[in-house]
Amino acid sequence: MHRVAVLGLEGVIPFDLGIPFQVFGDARDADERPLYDVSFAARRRGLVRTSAGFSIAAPFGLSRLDWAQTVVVVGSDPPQAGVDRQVRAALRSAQRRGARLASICTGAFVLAECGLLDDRRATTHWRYCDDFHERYPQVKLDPAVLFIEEGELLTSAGAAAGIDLCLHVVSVDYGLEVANRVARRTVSAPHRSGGQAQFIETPMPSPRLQSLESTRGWALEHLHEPISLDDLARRAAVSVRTLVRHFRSETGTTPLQWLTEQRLLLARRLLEQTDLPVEVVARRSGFGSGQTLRLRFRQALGTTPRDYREAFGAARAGGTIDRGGARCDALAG
DNA sequence: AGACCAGACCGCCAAA
DNA sequence: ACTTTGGCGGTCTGGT
Repeated sequence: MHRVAVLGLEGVIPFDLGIPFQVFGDARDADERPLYDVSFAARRRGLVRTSAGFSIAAPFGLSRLDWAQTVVVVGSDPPQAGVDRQVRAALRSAQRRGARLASICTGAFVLAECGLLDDRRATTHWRYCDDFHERYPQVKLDPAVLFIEEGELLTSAGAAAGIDLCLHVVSVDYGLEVANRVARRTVSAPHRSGGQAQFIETPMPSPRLQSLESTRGWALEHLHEPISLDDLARRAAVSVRTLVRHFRSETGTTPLQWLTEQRLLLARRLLEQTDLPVEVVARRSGFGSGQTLRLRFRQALGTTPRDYREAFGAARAGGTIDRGGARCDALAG
């Protein structure tokens, strides 16, 4: 089992605190055996006051961090700007021995305070981005994304973006299939693309702003063929300029970036669930060649398609499982 | 690894 | 007056 310590300091946000327990706790293998051992650690064992006013009993103190392979620092409200020596030492030593460090919401303040984010890309809740940047100008803050993975350091935006981060971690550790099962159990989106910009600008997207939804749906059905901006614009019956503009306001990203993301998800699914050669997987998921797929794979997941399949592909007795028409919505289940 | 080229992206502006 | 659209062109990016 992968060992996870969840660190919650003074004023911890209960919503955020629950996320890693819910997501990692729900991750099971095919035989329903839990895949993560998750612990709540605080500055010291005992009661921690939450941002909601009530207190929660932490069964562990900072020493629990030594035990963990992954440490998730949960946000506090207001953010924990000052971090005492022990917390700093515990996090630094976790990093030194190669543990994975992640933050949810304003947990990034704690990591930044320890100097762990210097010269790295990171994100935090959009409401605190100005404050964060002022305090930690040496951190390359990106306010526009749901989460960022920089090697063994991951940071996520506010609250629910923590779910995206944790699901991503599960998918890296145990494959998409497992992550999707968790998403289904927790009834959350298996993979939300686009940044937090979409929530900043339109907290509840008006129906009108969903106008490209069917166009995206069409694209998901045709990932295996080349899709140009012209194609999408024609589909949406607008100019390319307007398409790009709307696309950004709805998803927080550009059409090509979004397509690449979706194609990678499809490729991962094909690698996990079929025996198709990598070259064929590349074509089926709309990458022009195996080389392109390999490049994207390395950029996004830091591994190769072959190794990915090795790690997560089910060895199936019946031979190739080929569902033919590549449909990305199958990712949801 | 690097070069090349088509296509993607986006600021700007005028028109609707 | 204000919002939305679409075209132009310069720069950037991704795929080969």
